Formats: sequence, structure tokens, C-alpha cells
Amino acid sequence: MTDGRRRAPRQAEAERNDRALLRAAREVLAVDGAHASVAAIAARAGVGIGSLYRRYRTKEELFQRLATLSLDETNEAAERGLADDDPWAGLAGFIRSCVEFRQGSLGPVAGSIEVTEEMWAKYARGEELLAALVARAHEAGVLRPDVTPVDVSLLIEQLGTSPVLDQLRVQGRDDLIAEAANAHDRLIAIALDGLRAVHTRPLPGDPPGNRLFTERWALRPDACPPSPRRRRSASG
Amino acid sequence: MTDGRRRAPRQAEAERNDRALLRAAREVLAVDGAHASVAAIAARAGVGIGSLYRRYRTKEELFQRLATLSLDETNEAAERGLADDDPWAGLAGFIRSCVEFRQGSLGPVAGSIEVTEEMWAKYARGEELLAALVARAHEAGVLRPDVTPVDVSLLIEQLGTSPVLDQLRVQGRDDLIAEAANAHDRLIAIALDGLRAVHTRPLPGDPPGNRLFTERWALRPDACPPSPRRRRSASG
DNA sequence: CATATAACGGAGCGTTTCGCTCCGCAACGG
DNA sequence: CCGTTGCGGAGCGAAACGCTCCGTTATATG
Repeated sequence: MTDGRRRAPRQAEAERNDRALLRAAREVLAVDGAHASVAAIAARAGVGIGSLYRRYRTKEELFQRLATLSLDETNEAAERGLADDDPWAGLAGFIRSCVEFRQGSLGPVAGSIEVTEEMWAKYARGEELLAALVARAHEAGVLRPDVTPVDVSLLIEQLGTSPVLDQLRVQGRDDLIAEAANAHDRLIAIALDGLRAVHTRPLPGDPPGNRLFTERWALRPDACPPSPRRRRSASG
Repeated sequence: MTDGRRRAPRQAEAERNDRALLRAAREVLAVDGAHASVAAIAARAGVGIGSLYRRYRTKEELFQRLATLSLDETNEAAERGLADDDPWAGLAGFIRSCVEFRQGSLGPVAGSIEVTEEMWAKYARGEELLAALVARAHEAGVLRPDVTPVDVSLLIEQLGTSPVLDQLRVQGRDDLIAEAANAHDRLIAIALDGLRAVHTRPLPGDPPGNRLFTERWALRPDACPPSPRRRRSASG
């Protein structure tokens, strides 16, 4: 019995492994999309499959935890953005943060994992924060007038994956990765400038609705990727 | 030998099937990335697998043909852009065209198929055309000064896939597809505006080099997706 | 040293998916 | 009738996948 006095060294290793798993999962998801395999995640984390399954009972559970943490990171970034006195810098910093930690890489798992109540709650909170960020930028006159929070969210997802960068990573071309990352940064800068209020021509069509985000997360039973091997059979 | 007089009716059907296959391949690639399966392509084209393999001997051959056609489309779009008297409209139209026909969806197969000499030649031609398009826009002062042709190419690839749109398509949410497509158009408009010369702040870092494009297409034997079942064994 | 405990890595099981082959069938021409 | 030509898809061997199970290794105590 350690009684909680001092962490056993193996317990510290377990914690490091958990963090490595979550980071690896995000990276593999960004590259392989919906087909990301647990074996690839474990390998990338430098951890045995056994350890992964000791921490998470199923692939779905791992992805749910990842999604929850991603929502947390999003909300923290939004709060940091609101804490910035400059409305534009706050919004731009938020977008950059979300792109940086690859918020969008979880998109491919939408519809294939069950959305917990905790996740919905965090998502709703993030919606409020983003709405505030966007509203403040509009009031300050620094954001082009017809840009909506949904536009911003979609832009984050669009920029959240860098095809070239991810592919070079999976190919192990470490010599080109820095250049590709810089190239990606340039695209982000271009897109952010496109959001500025200097552009007065209205955006095409009607503003997109929230359903584009919410409905794709509705669990559809035929979505195969994460858990074809159902643990808990139809219970109720 | 029909000698080219009149196509037999079955031959016309074969041609329609070929076109359907190529279109389906592009769509499936956009959604499933490197893991796109021939069965999915054939099914989406409404064609039997047998017909696919009568036209193309391997999956690799299909993808090579697709890539070649994609390069043709790119070059035609660039020529149309140069034919436009307005330098900005020409460049923007080129970008829109490439995004529209999903030029970027072939990215995931890079490194997994052999690049033919014909493909390299067409690619080189496209490089020249794009350089001319960009140079002309710079001379007219409508494109922000430090944007390079590689920036433009990467932007096309970045915008070429719409995560939300593709996912809704695969989920069969036809009711939301129009809205998602419109949302994607808004992002394109934003990004294009970000390219305009009204923005004078320099882009971060050094301009990206061509190697980001060329080197990823170098065939690496461990890239699994398209033809694990090698047809022609090492015939060196 | 022996023993107990706890976290580790990965071989391997059963299943699914994949690239591709093969063959029976339908549509035309004589 | 037969011959030709293109069609669709069942099914084969191989690979990948989610997950289980077990032998190994590291620490703690005598």
C-alpha cells in the first residue's frame, strides 16, 4: 500500500504513456483519418498495444477522451482570446491555437463514436465563447461584416490539416517538415487576412447554420471505423 | 477493326463506364484518402469490378490515368486563366477551377504510384503556366507581393477538400450538402481575398520551395495502399 | 536470494477488408 | 443457330484490424 504518499515510479510511467497515447492518436488521426488503427497509434506513441487497452477499454473510449480534451483545449483557447484586449488579436490567436493543436483532426471520427453528455456540454460552452469572440470583433469593426461563428469554425477545420505536412511526416521526410510547416503558416496568415474588415464584398450565399457541425456527430450505426467489435451489445 | 467509322453501341457503353469510373475515383479518393478501395470506386460508378479491371489492369494504373487527366485539367484551367484579360480574375478563376475539380484529392496517393514521364512533363508545363499567371498578377499589382506559385499550389490543395462536405456526402445527408458546399465557397472567397495586394504585411518565413511538391511523389516501396499485390515482380 | 505486485510489450485469434481473378450472362451481328 | 464483346459480381488468398492473453520486466519487502 502506497497510501498516496508518493507516486510509484511505474505509475508515473503510466501517466507519461497516457499522454503519449493521446498525442499520438491526434497525429495518426490527422494523417489516416477515419481509418486510423489502434496499432498505429500505439506504435507512434512508442507503447505496447496492451498498455493502450489497459488504459482504454475500446478504441471508442480513447477517441471519446481525445474529443473531450480537444473541446477543453478549444474552450481554453477561446478564453485566452477573450482575455486579450485587442479584439482582432484575440480572435486570430484563437484560430491559430485551434489550428495548431489540430482541433479539426477529430472530424473524421464524427458519427462513429457516441457523443457523451459531457462532450455536448463542453461544445455548447465553446459555442458561446466563440460567439462572444466574433461579436466583439464585429463591434470593433475589425472582422468583415458577414462572417459568422460557423464560418470561423469551418475555417479552423479547413486549416487544421495540412496535406503536404502530414504526408511528409508519414513518409519520414524530416528534412522537409520545417519547410512544410512554414508553408502552412503562410496559408494561415493568408486566410486570416481574408477575414479582415478591409474586404467589403459580401461572402457568397447564406450564412451556414450550426447543423453542419451538430448533425454529423449523430451516431450512425453503419459507420464502421472505430469499433466494429461492439463491446456492449444493444443494451436497451 | 471498326476503322473508326461508327462506334458499336457496346463500345459507347464502355466509354461511359470509363468516364464514370474516373469521376467516381476522384470522389472516393476525396473522402477515403489513401485507403480508397477499388470496390468502393466501382460501386460509386455503378459499374462492376470486372469492368474496372478490364479497363485498368491494376489500381495503380487507374490512379495514374486519373493523375494524368488531373494535370491536363489543371493546365487547361491555367490557360483559360491566362486568356483572361484581367490578371486577378485569371488567377482567381484558375484557383477556383482547380479547387472545383478536386485537383488536391490526388495528394494522398503521392508516393504510392509510379510517376510516369508523361506525368512529369505535364507537371512541368503546369509549373510554367502557373508561374506566368502569378508573375502577371504581380506585375499588375493585384497579388500580395510575396506570394509565390508554390503558395498558390498549396492553397489549392488546402482548399481542395472540404472535410464537412465530404463527410456529409459519405453519410448520405443530402439535405445538408448544398449548405456545406456554400459554406466551402465562402471559405474559398475568404482565402482568395487574403491573396489580394491590399495586404502588405509580409508572409511569415521564407517562401516554400518546389521540393514540397516534387519529392513527395517519389515512389517509396513501403507505401502500401494501391497495389500490395504487385503485378510485375522486380523485372530489373 | 525468493516472493509479491503492478505495469509493460506484443504474439496471435477471429473477423473484416482488400486487390484481383474467373466465370456465367446479356447484348449485338451474321 | 453460333461467335464476339462487354458486362457484373462471387469468391480466393492475403493483409489489416480490434482486441485478448500471457510471458517479461521493474520495484518493494523479507
